[in-house]
Amino acid sequence: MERTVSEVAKLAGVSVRTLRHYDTIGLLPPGRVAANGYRYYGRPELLRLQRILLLRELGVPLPGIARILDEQDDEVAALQGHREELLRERKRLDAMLGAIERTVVALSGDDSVADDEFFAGLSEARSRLRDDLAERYGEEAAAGFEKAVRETEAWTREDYERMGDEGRRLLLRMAAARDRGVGPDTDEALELIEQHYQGVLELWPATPTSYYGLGDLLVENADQRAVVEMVDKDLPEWLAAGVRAYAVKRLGYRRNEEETVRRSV
Amino acid sequence: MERTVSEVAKLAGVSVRTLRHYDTIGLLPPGRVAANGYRYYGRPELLRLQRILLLRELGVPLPGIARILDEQDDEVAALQGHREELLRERKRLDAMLGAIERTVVALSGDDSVADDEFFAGLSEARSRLRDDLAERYGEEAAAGFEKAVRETEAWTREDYERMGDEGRRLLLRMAAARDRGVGPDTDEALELIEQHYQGVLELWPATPTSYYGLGDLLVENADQRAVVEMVDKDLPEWLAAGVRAYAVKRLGYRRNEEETVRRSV
DNA sequence: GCTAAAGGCTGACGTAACGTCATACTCCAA
DNA sequence: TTGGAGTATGACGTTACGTCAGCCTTTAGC
Repeated sequence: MERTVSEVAKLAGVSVRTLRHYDTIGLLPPGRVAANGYRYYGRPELLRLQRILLLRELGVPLPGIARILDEQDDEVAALQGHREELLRERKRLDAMLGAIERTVVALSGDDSVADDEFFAGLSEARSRLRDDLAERYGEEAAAGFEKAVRETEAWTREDYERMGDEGRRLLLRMAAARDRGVGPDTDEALELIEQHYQGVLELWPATPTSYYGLGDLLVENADQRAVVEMVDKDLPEWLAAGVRAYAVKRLGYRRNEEETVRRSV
Repeated sequence: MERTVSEVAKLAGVSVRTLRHYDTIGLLPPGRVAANGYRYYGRPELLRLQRILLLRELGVPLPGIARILDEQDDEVAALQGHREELLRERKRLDAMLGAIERTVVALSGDDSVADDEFFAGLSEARSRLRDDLAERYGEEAAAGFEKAVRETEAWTREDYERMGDEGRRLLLRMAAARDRGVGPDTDEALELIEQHYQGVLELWPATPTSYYGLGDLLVENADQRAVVEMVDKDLPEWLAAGVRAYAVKRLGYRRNEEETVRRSV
Protein backbone atom coordinates (compact mmCIF):
# COMPACT_ATOMS: atom_id res chain seq x y z
CA MET A 1 0.00 0.00 0.00
CA GLU A 2 2.99 2.31 -0.07
CA ARG A 3 3.09 4.89 -2.81
CA THR A 4 5.94 6.90 -4.18
CA VAL A 5 5.83 10.66 -4.59
CA SER A 6 4.75 10.60 -8.19
CA GLU A 7 2.02 8.05 -7.49
CA VAL A 8 0.61 10.14 -4.69
CA ALA A 9 0.97 13.25 -6.81
CA LYS A 10 -1.06 11.72 -9.60
CA LEU A 11 -3.67 10.32 -7.22
CA ALA A 12 -4.20 13.60 -5.46
CA GLY A 13 -3.72 15.87 -8.42
CA VAL A 14 -0.85 17.85 -6.98
CA SER A 15 2.75 18.25 -8.10
CA VAL A 16 5.65 16.29 -6.75
CA ARG A 17 7.20 19.56 -5.73
CA THR A 18 4.18 20.30 -3.58
CA LEU A 19 4.61 17.04 -1.69
CA ARG A 20 8.25 17.84 -1.16
CA HIS A 21 7.28 21.26 0.07
CA TYR A 22 4.70 19.90 2.48
CA ASP A 23 7.37 17.59 3.82
CA THR A 24 9.87 20.40 4.19
CA ILE A 25 7.52 22.55 6.22
CA GLY A 26 6.38 19.58 8.25
CA LEU A 27 2.81 19.68 7.06
CA LEU A 28 2.84 16.20 5.57
CA PRO A 29 5.87 14.04 6.37
CA PRO A 30 5.96 10.76 4.44
CA GLY A 31 4.99 7.67 6.43
CA ARG A 32 8.40 6.21 5.72
CA VAL A 33 11.65 7.45 4.28
CA ALA A 34 13.85 4.75 2.80
CA ALA A 35 17.58 4.60 3.31
CA ASN A 36 18.11 6.13 -0.12
CA GLY A 37 16.01 9.12 0.84
CA TYR A 38 12.95 8.10 -1.17
CA ARG A 39 9.64 9.13 0.32
CA TYR A 40 6.87 6.57 0.73
CA TYR A 41 3.32 7.46 1.68
CA GLY A 42 0.80 5.15 3.30
CA ARG A 43 -2.94 5.32 3.86
CA PRO A 44 -2.84 7.75 6.80
CA GLU A 45 -0.77 10.20 4.80
CA LEU A 46 -3.21 10.03 1.91
CA LEU A 47 -6.09 10.79 4.24
CA ARG A 48 -4.19 13.66 5.74
CA LEU A 49 -3.41 14.97 2.28
CA GLN A 50 -7.09 14.92 1.40
CA ARG A 51 -7.90 17.02 4.43
CA ILE A 52 -5.07 19.37 3.59
CA LEU A 53 -6.34 19.83 0.06
CA LEU A 54 -9.89 20.51 1.18
CA LEU A 55 -8.72 23.24 3.52
CA ARG A 56 -6.37 24.60 0.90
CA GLU A 57 -9.24 24.94 -1.55
CA LEU A 58 -11.06 26.95 1.07
CA GLY A 59 -8.15 29.36 1.03
CA VAL A 60 -6.73 28.48 4.43
CA PRO A 61 -2.98 29.21 4.55
CA LEU A 62 -0.71 26.23 5.15
CA PRO A 63 0.32 27.17 8.69
CA GLY A 64 -3.38 27.46 9.51
CA ILE A 65 -4.01 24.04 8.06
CA ALA A 66 -1.20 22.65 10.17
CA ARG A 67 -2.72 24.15 13.30
CA ILE A 68 -6.12 22.73 12.52
CA LEU A 69 -4.83 19.24 11.81
CA ASP A 70 -2.16 18.97 14.47
CA GLU A 71 -3.10 21.04 17.42
CA GLN A 72 -6.56 20.79 18.74
CA ASP A 73 -7.77 23.92 17.03
CA ASP A 74 -11.45 23.55 16.31
CA GLU A 75 -11.82 23.09 12.59
CA VAL A 76 -15.16 24.84 12.37
CA ALA A 77 -14.10 27.78 14.52
CA ALA A 78 -10.95 28.19 12.46
CA LEU A 79 -13.01 28.21 9.29
CA GLN A 80 -15.33 30.83 10.71
CA GLY A 81 -12.35 33.00 11.49
CA HIS A 82 -10.98 32.44 8.05
CA ARG A 83 -14.32 33.37 6.59
CA GLU A 84 -14.09 36.76 8.25
CA GLU A 85 -10.74 37.36 6.61
CA LEU A 86 -12.11 36.45 3.22
CA LEU A 87 -15.02 38.82 3.75
CA ARG A 88 -12.62 41.63 4.57
CA GLU A 89 -10.60 40.79 1.51
CA ARG A 90 -13.70 40.90 -0.63
CA LYS A 91 -14.60 44.27 0.81
CA ARG A 92 -11.19 45.51 -0.20
CA LEU A 93 -11.71 44.26 -3.70
CA ASP A 94 -15.10 45.88 -3.93
CA ALA A 95 -13.64 49.18 -2.80
CA MET A 96 -10.97 48.90 -5.48
CA LEU A 97 -13.53 48.06 -8.11
CA GLY A 98 -15.63 51.07 -7.20
CA ALA A 99 -12.58 53.29 -7.26
CA ILE A 100 -11.55 51.95 -10.65
CA GLU A 101 -14.93 52.67 -12.13
CA ARG A 102 -14.85 56.21 -10.81
CA THR A 103 -11.35 56.66 -12.14
CA VAL A 104 -12.24 55.39 -15.56
CA VAL A 105 -15.21 57.71 -15.72
CA ALA A 106 -13.27 60.69 -14.44
CA LEU A 107 -10.30 60.15 -16.71
CA SER A 108 -11.88 58.77 -19.86
CA GLY A 109 -14.93 61.02 -19.84
CA ASP A 110 -14.65 63.05 -23.06
CA ASP A 111 -11.25 64.48 -22.32
CA SER A 112 -11.29 67.58 -24.45
CA VAL A 113 -14.81 68.61 -23.60
CA ALA A 114 -14.37 67.90 -19.93
CA ASP A 115 -11.24 69.97 -19.79
CA ASP A 116 -12.92 72.79 -21.67
CA GLU A 117 -15.74 72.74 -19.23
CA PHE A 118 -13.40 72.47 -16.34
CA PHE A 119 -11.35 75.39 -17.61
CA ALA A 120 -14.38 77.52 -18.20
CA GLY A 121 -15.76 76.42 -14.87
CA LEU A 122 -12.66 77.52 -13.05
CA SER A 123 -12.74 81.07 -14.43
CA GLU A 124 -16.39 81.52 -13.83
CA ALA A 125 -16.21 79.91 -10.46
CA ARG A 126 -13.59 82.31 -9.30
CA SER A 127 -15.72 85.37 -9.78
CA ARG A 128 -18.67 83.85 -8.04
CA LEU A 129 -16.45 82.53 -5.29
CA ARG A 130 -15.28 86.08 -4.66
CA ASP A 131 -18.79 87.20 -3.90
CA ASP A 132 -19.40 84.22 -1.69
CA LEU A 133 -16.23 84.94 0.23
CA ALA A 134 -17.04 88.58 0.71
CA GLU A 135 -20.44 87.68 2.03
CA ARG A 136 -19.23 84.99 4.39
CA TYR A 137 -15.90 86.23 5.61
CA GLY A 138 -15.85 89.90 4.79
CA GLU A 139 -14.12 92.10 2.29
CA GLU A 140 -10.68 91.37 3.63
CA ALA A 141 -10.77 87.72 2.66
CA ALA A 142 -12.25 88.63 -0.69
CA ALA A 143 -9.49 91.14 -1.29
CA GLY A 144 -6.83 88.57 -0.50
CA PHE A 145 -8.52 86.27 -2.91
CA GLU A 146 -8.55 88.88 -5.63
CA LYS A 147 -4.85 89.33 -5.23
CA ALA A 148 -4.43 85.63 -5.85
CA VAL A 149 -6.66 85.86 -8.86
CA ARG A 150 -4.52 88.55 -10.39
CA GLU A 151 -1.41 86.49 -9.77
CA THR A 152 -2.77 83.43 -11.39
CA GLU A 153 -4.45 85.19 -14.24
CA ALA A 154 -1.31 84.83 -16.28
CA TRP A 155 -1.46 81.08 -15.99
CA THR A 156 -1.75 79.37 -19.27
CA ARG A 157 -4.57 77.09 -20.09
CA GLU A 158 -2.13 74.24 -19.92
CA ASP A 159 -1.35 75.05 -16.35
CA TYR A 160 -5.00 74.89 -15.57
CA GLU A 161 -5.49 71.68 -17.35
CA ARG A 162 -2.65 70.10 -15.49
CA MET A 163 -4.05 71.44 -12.26
CA GLY A 164 -7.35 69.93 -13.17
CA ASP A 165 -5.76 66.60 -13.91
CA GLU A 166 -3.74 66.63 -10.72
CA GLY A 167 -6.72 67.72 -8.76
CA ARG A 168 -8.91 65.03 -10.20
CA ARG A 169 -6.41 62.34 -9.34
CA LEU A 170 -6.18 63.64 -5.82
CA LEU A 171 -9.95 63.64 -5.46
CA LEU A 172 -10.03 60.12 -6.84
CA ARG A 173 -7.63 58.99 -4.18
CA MET A 174 -9.81 60.60 -1.54
CA ALA A 175 -12.90 58.83 -2.81
CA ALA A 176 -11.01 55.55 -2.85
CA ALA A 177 -9.85 56.08 0.71
CA ARG A 178 -13.36 56.95 1.80
CA ASP A 179 -14.65 53.75 0.22
CA ARG A 180 -12.07 51.78 2.10
CA GLY A 181 -13.65 53.15 5.24
CA VAL A 182 -11.03 55.77 6.00
CA GLY A 183 -12.55 58.53 8.11
CA PRO A 184 -11.89 62.13 7.03
CA ASP A 185 -10.21 62.94 10.34
CA THR A 186 -7.76 60.05 10.34
CA ASP A 187 -4.05 60.43 9.73
CA GLU A 188 -4.27 58.69 6.40
CA ALA A 189 -6.95 61.09 5.21
CA LEU A 190 -5.04 64.11 6.48
CA GLU A 191 -2.09 63.12 4.30
CA LEU A 192 -4.38 63.51 1.34
CA ILE A 193 -5.93 66.72 2.62
CA GLU A 194 -2.42 68.02 2.98
CA GLN A 195 -2.07 67.76 -0.78
CA HIS A 196 -5.29 69.66 -1.15
CA TYR A 197 -4.11 72.35 1.20
CA GLN A 198 -0.85 72.73 -0.70
CA GLY A 199 -2.80 72.99 -3.93
CA VAL A 200 -5.06 75.65 -2.50
CA LEU A 201 -2.06 77.60 -1.25
CA GLU A 202 -0.84 77.95 -4.80
CA LEU A 203 -4.00 79.73 -5.77
CA TRP A 204 -4.92 81.53 -2.66
CA PRO A 205 -2.98 82.44 0.52
CA ALA A 206 -5.28 80.62 2.86
CA THR A 207 -5.12 81.19 6.59
CA PRO A 208 -6.19 78.52 9.06
CA THR A 209 -9.47 80.36 9.41
CA SER A 210 -10.16 80.75 5.72
CA TYR A 211 -9.12 77.17 5.00
CA TYR A 212 -11.45 76.00 7.70
CA GLY A 213 -14.16 78.11 6.11
CA LEU A 214 -13.47 76.45 2.80
CA GLY A 215 -15.08 73.41 4.36
CA ASP A 216 -18.44 75.15 4.20
CA LEU A 217 -17.93 76.43 0.70
CA LEU A 218 -17.11 72.99 -0.63
CA VAL A 219 -20.52 71.81 0.40
CA GLU A 220 -22.62 74.89 -0.06
CA ASN A 221 -21.06 76.89 -2.86
CA ALA A 222 -22.44 75.49 -6.07
CA ASP A 223 -19.27 75.98 -8.13
CA GLN A 224 -16.89 74.58 -5.58
CA ARG A 225 -19.15 71.67 -5.00
CA ALA A 226 -19.49 71.00 -8.71
CA VAL A 227 -15.74 70.64 -9.16
CA VAL A 228 -15.54 67.96 -6.50
CA GLU A 229 -18.74 66.30 -7.61
CA MET A 230 -17.19 65.71 -11.00
CA VAL A 231 -15.37 62.85 -9.32
CA ASP A 232 -17.99 61.61 -6.90
CA LYS A 233 -21.35 62.95 -5.93
CA ASP A 234 -20.89 62.37 -2.23
CA LEU A 235 -17.29 63.37 -1.96
CA PRO A 236 -17.82 67.07 -1.03
CA GLU A 237 -19.03 66.17 2.44
CA TRP A 238 -16.06 63.92 3.14
CA LEU A 239 -13.62 66.46 1.81
CA ALA A 240 -15.26 69.25 3.77
CA ALA A 241 -14.97 67.25 6.98
CA GLY A 242 -11.35 66.53 6.13
CA VAL A 243 -10.59 70.19 5.43
CA ARG A 244 -12.01 71.20 8.79
CA ALA A 245 -10.14 68.43 10.56
CA TYR A 246 -6.95 69.48 8.82
CA ALA A 247 -7.42 73.12 9.81
CA VAL A 248 -7.90 72.10 13.40
CA LYS A 249 -5.29 69.40 13.77
CA ARG A 250 -2.53 70.55 11.47
CA LEU A 251 -3.03 74.31 11.23
CA GLY A 252 -4.01 74.93 14.81
CA TYR A 253 -7.36 76.50 14.00
CA ARG A 254 -9.67 76.63 16.98
CA ARG A 255 -13.35 77.04 16.82
CA ASN A 256 -14.85 79.89 18.83
CA GLU A 257 -11.63 81.72 19.25
CA GLU A 258 -10.69 84.94 17.61
CA GLU A 259 -7.06 84.21 17.48
CA THR A 260 -5.78 81.30 15.46
CA VAL A 261 -2.53 79.80 16.63
CA ARG A 262 0.11 78.30 14.46
CA ARG A 263 0.93 74.79 15.45
CA SER A 264 4.50 74.70 16.68
CA VAL A 265 6.47 72.61 14.26
CA MET B 1 11.92 73.00 -3.74
CA GLU B 2 14.04 69.92 -3.38
CA ARG B 3 12.96 67.46 -0.75
CA THR B 4 14.82 64.68 0.98
CA VAL B 5 13.49 61.17 1.23
CA SER B 6 11.97 61.59 4.65
CA GLU B 7 10.28 64.84 3.65
CA VAL B 8 8.74 63.25 0.60
CA ALA B 9 7.79 60.21 2.63
CA LYS B 10 5.95 62.34 5.16
CA LEU B 11 4.28 64.42 2.47
CA ALA B 12 3.02 61.47 0.55
CA GLY B 13 2.32 59.21 3.47
CA VAL B 14 4.65 56.42 2.41
CA SER B 15 7.74 54.95 4.01
CA VAL B 16 11.29 55.92 3.17
CA ARG B 17 11.89 52.30 2.30
CA THR B 18 9.13 52.50 -0.28
CA LEU B 19 10.82 55.43 -2.01
CA ARG B 20 14.08 53.57 -2.03
CA HIS B 21 12.31 50.56 -3.45
CA TYR B 22 10.66 52.60 -6.20
CA ASP B 23 14.06 53.96 -7.07
CA THR B 24 15.61 50.51 -7.14
CA ILE B 25 13.04 49.13 -9.55
CA GLY B 26 13.21 52.28 -11.64
CA LEU B 27 9.64 53.29 -10.99
CA LEU B 28 10.50 56.62 -9.41
CA PRO B 29 14.12 57.77 -9.69
CA PRO B 30 14.92 60.90 -7.68
CA GLY B 31 15.27 64.07 -9.68
CA ARG B 32 18.80 64.44 -8.47
CA VAL B 33 21.26 62.28 -6.60
CA ALA B 34 23.94 64.23 -4.76
CA ALA B 35 27.57 63.23 -4.71
CA ASN B 36 27.11 61.68 -1.30
CA GLY B 37 24.36 59.44 -2.63
CA TYR B 38 21.50 61.38 -1.04
CA ARG B 39 18.27 61.39 -3.03
CA TYR B 40 16.52 64.66 -3.76
CA TYR B 41 13.05 64.88 -5.23
CA GLY B 42 11.61 67.82 -7.14
CA ARG B 43 8.15 68.81 -8.23
CA PRO B 44 7.91 66.42 -11.20
CA GLU B 45 8.82 63.47 -9.01
CA LEU B 46 6.13 64.42 -6.50
CA LEU B 47 3.55 64.53 -9.25
CA ARG B 48 4.69 61.19 -10.54
CA LEU B 49 4.50 59.77 -7.04
CA GLN B 50 0.92 60.95 -6.72
CA ARG B 51 -0.01 59.14 -9.90
CA ILE B 52 1.79 56.06 -8.71
CA LEU B 53 -0.07 56.08 -5.41
CA LEU B 54 -3.43 56.49 -7.09
CA LEU B 55 -2.83 53.49 -9.30
CA ARG B 56 -1.43 51.54 -6.38
CA GLU B 57 -4.61 52.13 -4.42
CA LEU B 58 -6.54 50.73 -7.33
CA GLY B 59 -4.55 47.54 -6.91
CA VAL B 60 -2.44 47.87 -10.04
CA PRO B 61 0.89 46.01 -9.63
CA LEU B 62 4.02 48.14 -9.79
CA PRO B 63 5.24 46.87 -13.18
CA GLY B 64 1.81 47.70 -14.56
CA ILE B 65 2.03 51.20 -13.11
CA ALA B 66 5.42 51.61 -14.74
CA ARG B 67 4.00 50.59 -18.09
CA ILE B 68 1.11 52.99 -17.79
CA LEU B 69 3.28 55.93 -16.81
CA ASP B 70 6.28 55.32 -19.02
CA GLU B 71 5.22 53.56 -22.13
CA GLN B 72 2.26 54.84 -23.97
CA ASP B 73 -0.10 52.27 -22.54
CA ASP B 74 -3.55 53.75 -22.37
CA GLU B 75 -4.32 54.36 -18.74
CA VAL B 76 -8.03 53.73 -19.08
CA ALA B 77 -7.61 50.55 -21.11
CA ALA B 78 -5.10 49.24 -18.61
CA LEU B 79 -7.53 49.93 -15.79
CA GLN B 80 -10.29 48.12 -17.61
CA GLY B 81 -8.05 45.11 -17.98
CA HIS B 82 -7.10 45.31 -14.35
CA ARG B 83 -10.75 45.49 -13.44
CA GLU B 84 -11.35 42.15 -15.14
CA GLU B 85 -8.64 40.59 -13.02
CA LEU B 86 -10.17 41.95 -9.86
CA LEU B 87 -13.55 40.61 -10.89
CA ARG B 88 -12.06 37.17 -11.41
CA GLU B 89 -10.40 37.41 -8.05
CA ARG B 90 -13.67 38.32 -6.42
CA LYS B 91 -15.36 35.37 -8.06
CA ARG B 92 -12.70 33.14 -6.58
CA LEU B 93 -13.35 34.60 -3.15
CA ASP B 94 -17.07 34.11 -3.50
CA ALA B 95 -16.56 30.48 -4.47
CA MET B 96 -14.38 30.01 -1.41
CA LEU B 97 -16.92 31.66 0.82
CA GLY B 98 -19.68 29.41 -0.48
CA ALA B 99 -17.51 26.36 0.01
CA ILE B 100 -16.66 27.42 3.54
CA GLU B 101 -20.27 27.81 4.49
CA ARG B 102 -21.09 24.40 3.10
CA THR B 103 -18.15 22.92 4.95
CA VAL B 104 -19.11 24.49 8.22
CA VAL B 105 -22.66 23.21 7.89
CA ALA B 106 -21.57 19.73 6.85
CA LEU B 107 -18.96 19.38 9.57
CA SER B 108 -20.49 21.27 12.46
CA GLY B 109 -24.06 20.16 11.98
CA ASP B 110 -24.92 18.30 15.18
CA ASP B 111 -22.14 15.76 14.92
CA SER B 112 -23.53 12.93 16.97
CA VAL B 113 -27.02 13.07 15.60
CA ALA B 114 -25.89 13.50 12.05
CA ASP B 115 -23.58 10.55 12.34
CA ASP B 116 -26.33 8.46 13.86
CA GLU B 117 -28.57 9.30 11.00
CA PHE B 118 -25.83 8.75 8.54
CA PHE B 119 -25.04 5.38 10.05
CA ALA B 120 -28.64 4.30 10.09
CA GLY B 121 -29.06 5.66 6.62
CA LEU B 122 -26.19 3.62 5.30
CA SER B 123 -27.59 0.33 6.57
CA GLU B 124 -31.04 1.01 5.39
CA ALA B 125 -29.82 2.39 2.10
CA ARG B 126 -27.94 -0.76 1.36
CA SER B 127 -31.01 -2.96 1.46
CA ARG B 128 -33.01 -0.63 -0.68
CA LEU B 129 -30.10 -0.19 -3.03
CA ARG B 130 -30.01 -3.95 -3.55
CA ASP B 131 -33.55 -3.95 -4.84
CA ASP B 132 -32.83 -0.99 -7.06
CA LEU B 133 -29.81 -2.73 -8.48
CA ALA B 134 -31.65 -5.95 -9.16
CA GLU B 135 -34.34 -4.06 -10.96
CA ARG B 136 -32.01 -1.99 -13.08
CA TYR B 137 -29.10 -4.27 -13.77
CA GLY B 138 -30.36 -7.74 -13.02
CA GLU B 139 -29.80 -10.26 -10.32
CA GLU B 140 -26.14 -10.69 -11.11
CA ALA B 141 -25.19 -7.17 -10.11
CA ALA B 142 -27.38 -7.46 -7.06
CA ALA B 143 -25.69 -10.68 -6.08
CA GLY B 144 -22.26 -9.11 -6.39
CA PHE B 145 -23.47 -6.31 -4.24
CA GLU B 146 -24.75 -8.68 -1.60
CA LYS B 147 -21.37 -10.26 -1.41
CA ALA B 148 -19.92 -6.85 -0.69
CA VAL B 149 -22.54 -6.31 1.94
CA ARG B 150 -21.61 -9.48 3.74
CA GLU B 151 -17.96 -8.49 3.68
CA THR B 152 -18.56 -5.09 5.11
CA GLU B 153 -21.13 -6.14 7.62
CA ALA B 154 -18.40 -6.74 10.12
CA TRP B 155 -17.28 -3.15 9.89
CA THR B 156 -17.55 -1.33 13.11
CA ARG B 157 -19.57 1.75 13.48
CA GLU B 158 -16.35 3.66 13.79
CA ASP B 159 -15.28 2.51 10.36
CA TYR B 160 -18.51 3.80 8.99
CA GLU B 161 -18.20 7.05 10.74
CA ARG B 162 -14.75 7.57 9.40
CA MET B 163 -15.94 6.67 5.94
CA GLY B 164 -18.72 9.15 6.33
CA ASP B 165 -16.28 11.82 7.36
CA GLU B 166 -13.89 11.04 4.55
CA GLY B 167 -16.73 10.89 2.10
CA ARG B 168 -18.17 14.17 3.26
CA ARG B 169 -14.85 15.92 2.83
CA LEU B 170 -14.51 14.51 -0.63
CA LEU B 171 -18.00 15.65 -1.56
CA LEU B 172 -17.17 19.08 -0.13
CA ARG B 173 -14.16 19.32 -2.38
CA MET B 174 -16.31 18.41 -5.35
CA ALA B 175 -18.85 21.07 -4.53
CA ALA B 176 -16.05 23.60 -4.15
CA ALA B 177 -14.60 22.64 -7.50
CA ARG B 178 -18.00 22.87 -9.13
CA ASP B 179 -18.46 26.36 -7.69
CA ARG B 180 -15.12 27.38 -9.12
CA GLY B 181 -16.55 26.50 -12.49
CA VAL B 182 -14.82 23.15 -12.88
CA GLY B 183 -16.79 20.94 -15.26
CA PRO B 184 -17.46 17.34 -14.15
CA ASP B 185 -15.63 15.96 -17.18
CA THR B 186 -12.42 17.94 -16.78
CA ASP B 187 -9.17 16.44 -15.61
CA GLU B 188 -9.34 18.26 -12.32
CA ALA B 189 -12.77 16.83 -11.59
CA LEU B 190 -11.74 13.34 -12.60
CA GLU B 191 -8.98 13.44 -9.98
CA LEU B 192 -11.71 13.86 -7.41
CA ILE B 193 -13.97 11.26 -8.99
CA GLU B 194 -11.02 8.91 -8.81
CA GLN B 195 -11.19 9.17 -5.03
CA HIS B 196 -14.86 8.38 -5.21
CA TYR B 197 -14.23 5.38 -7.40
CA GLN B 198 -11.59 4.07 -5.01
CA GLY B 199 -13.98 4.53 -2.14
CA VAL B 200 -16.72 2.67 -3.95
CA LEU B 201 -14.34 -0.16 -4.72
CA GLU B 202 -13.83 -0.75 -1.03
CA LEU B 203 -17.52 -1.42 -0.60
CA TRP B 204 -18.46 -2.94 -3.87
CA PRO B 205 -16.47 -4.53 -6.70
CA ALA B 206 -17.68 -2.15 -9.34
CA THR B 207 -17.15 -2.88 -13.01
CA PRO B 208 -16.92 -0.06 -15.56
CA THR B 209 -20.52 -0.80 -16.44
CA SER B 210 -21.85 -0.85 -12.92
CA TYR B 211 -19.86 2.26 -11.99
CA TYR B 212 -21.29 4.01 -15.00
CA GLY B 213 -24.73 2.88 -13.88
CA LEU B 214 -24.06 4.37 -10.47
CA GLY B 215 -24.39 7.70 -12.22
CA ASP B 216 -28.10 7.09 -12.61
CA LEU B 217 -28.55 5.81 -9.10
CA LEU B 218 -26.92 8.87 -7.59
CA VAL B 219 -29.60 11.03 -9.11
CA GLU B 220 -32.60 8.77 -9.03
CA ASN B 221 -32.19 6.48 -6.07
CA ALA B 222 -33.51 8.33 -3.08
CA ASP B 223 -31.01 6.93 -0.56
CA GLN B 224 -27.96 7.44 -2.69
CA ARG B 225 -29.07 10.90 -3.54
CA ALA B 226 -29.74 11.75 0.06
CA VAL B 227 -26.18 10.92 1.10
CA VAL B 228 -24.76 13.32 -1.46
CA GLU B 229 -27.39 15.93 -0.80
CA MET B 230 -26.26 16.11 2.80
CA VAL B 231 -23.41 18.21 1.46
CA ASP B 232 -25.11 20.12 -1.31
CA LYS B 233 -28.55 19.87 -2.81
CA ASP B 234 -27.38 20.18 -6.39
CA LEU B 235 -24.26 18.09 -6.12
CA PRO B 236 -25.77 14.73 -7.19
CA GLU B 237 -26.13 15.86 -10.80
CA TRP B 238 -22.53 17.06 -10.99
CA LEU B 239 -21.21 13.92 -9.33
CA ALA B 240 -23.33 11.71 -11.60
CA ALA B 241 -21.95 13.42 -14.68
CA GLY B 242 -18.47 13.01 -13.27
CA VAL B 243 -18.99 9.34 -12.53
CA ARG B 244 -20.14 8.71 -16.07
CA ALA B 245 -17.24 10.70 -17.50
CA TYR B 246 -14.84 8.76 -15.31
CA ALA B 247 -16.28 5.42 -16.41
CA VAL B 248 -15.87 6.42 -20.03
CA LYS B 249 -12.50 8.18 -19.93
CA ARG B 250 -10.63 6.29 -17.27
CA LEU B 251 -12.31 2.89 -17.17
CA GLY B 252 -12.89 2.51 -20.88
CA TYR B 253 -16.64 2.05 -20.60
CA ARG B 254 -18.42 2.57 -23.90
CA ARG B 255 -22.02 3.36 -24.35
CA ASN B 256 -24.07 1.04 -26.57
CA GLU B 257 -21.57 -1.76 -26.48
CA GLU B 258 -22.05 -5.06 -24.78
CA GLU B 259 -18.45 -5.54 -24.03
CA THR B 260 -16.62 -3.12 -21.79
CA VAL B 261 -12.93 -2.80 -22.40
CA ARG B 262 -10.31 -2.17 -19.80
CA ARG B 263 -8.20 0.84 -20.61
CA SER B 264 -4.66 -0.34 -21.17
CA VAL B 265 -2.52 1.17 -18.48
C1' DG C 1 36.14 72.66 17.05
C1' DC C 2 34.17 68.53 18.90
C1' DT C 3 30.66 65.30 19.88
C1' DA C 4 26.39 63.20 19.68
C1' DA C 5 21.98 62.75 17.67
C1' DA C 6 19.50 62.58 13.43
C1' DG C 7 19.10 61.17 8.96
C1' DG C 8 20.94 58.84 4.68
C1' DC C 9 23.08 54.92 2.21
C1' DT C 10 23.89 50.11 0.84
C1' DG C 11 23.26 45.33 1.24
C1' DA C 12 20.75 41.26 2.91
C1' DC C 13 17.18 38.38 4.90
C1' DG C 14 12.11 37.35 5.43
C1' DT C 15 7.44 36.84 3.61
C1' DA C 16 3.61 32.44 0.70
C1' DA C 17 3.57 28.60 -1.75
C1' DC C 18 5.44 26.53 -4.56
C1' DG C 19 7.61 26.54 -10.15
C1' DT C 20 11.66 25.84 -12.35
C1' DC C 21 16.18 24.60 -13.19
C1' DA C 22 20.83 22.35 -12.22
C1' DT C 23 23.28 18.54 -10.51
C1' DA C 24 23.64 14.01 -8.73
C1' DC C 25 21.88 9.37 -7.34
C1' DT C 26 19.02 5.20 -7.83
C1' DC C 27 16.05 1.91 -9.87
C1' DC C 28 14.25 -1.04 -13.47
C1' DA C 29 13.97 -3.12 -17.90
C1' DA C 30 16.10 -4.59 -22.23
C1' DT D 1 25.38 -3.16 -18.70
C1' DT D 2 23.36 0.71 -20.13
C1' DG D 3 19.92 4.08 -20.78
C1' DG D 4 15.78 6.23 -19.45
C1' DA D 5 12.64 7.22 -15.85
C1' DG D 6 12.19 8.50 -11.14
C1' DT D 7 13.96 10.76 -6.88
C1' DA D 8 16.83 13.85 -4.01
C1' DT D 9 18.85 18.11 -2.57
C1' DG D 10 19.85 22.80 -2.99
C1' DA D 11 19.00 27.42 -4.88
C1' DC D 12 16.88 31.16 -7.34
C1' DG D 13 12.48 33.70 -8.73
C1' DT D 14 8.00 35.65 -7.54
C1' DT D 15 5.37 40.75 -4.80
C1' DA D 16 6.24 44.90 -2.35
C1' DC D 17 8.22 46.23 0.69
C1' DG D 18 9.55 45.68 6.58
C1' DT D 19 13.28 45.21 9.34
C1' DC D 20 17.73 45.02 10.86
C1' DA D 21 22.92 45.75 10.57
C1' DG D 22 26.85 48.46 9.62
C1' DC D 23 28.72 52.61 7.94
C1' DC D 24 28.78 57.55 6.39
C1' DT D 25 26.99 62.60 6.42
C1' DT D 26 24.90 66.53 8.16
C1' DT D 27 23.33 69.33 11.82
C1' DA D 28 22.79 71.17 16.48
C1' DG D 29 24.68 72.18 20.91
C1' DC D 30 28.52 73.40 23.91
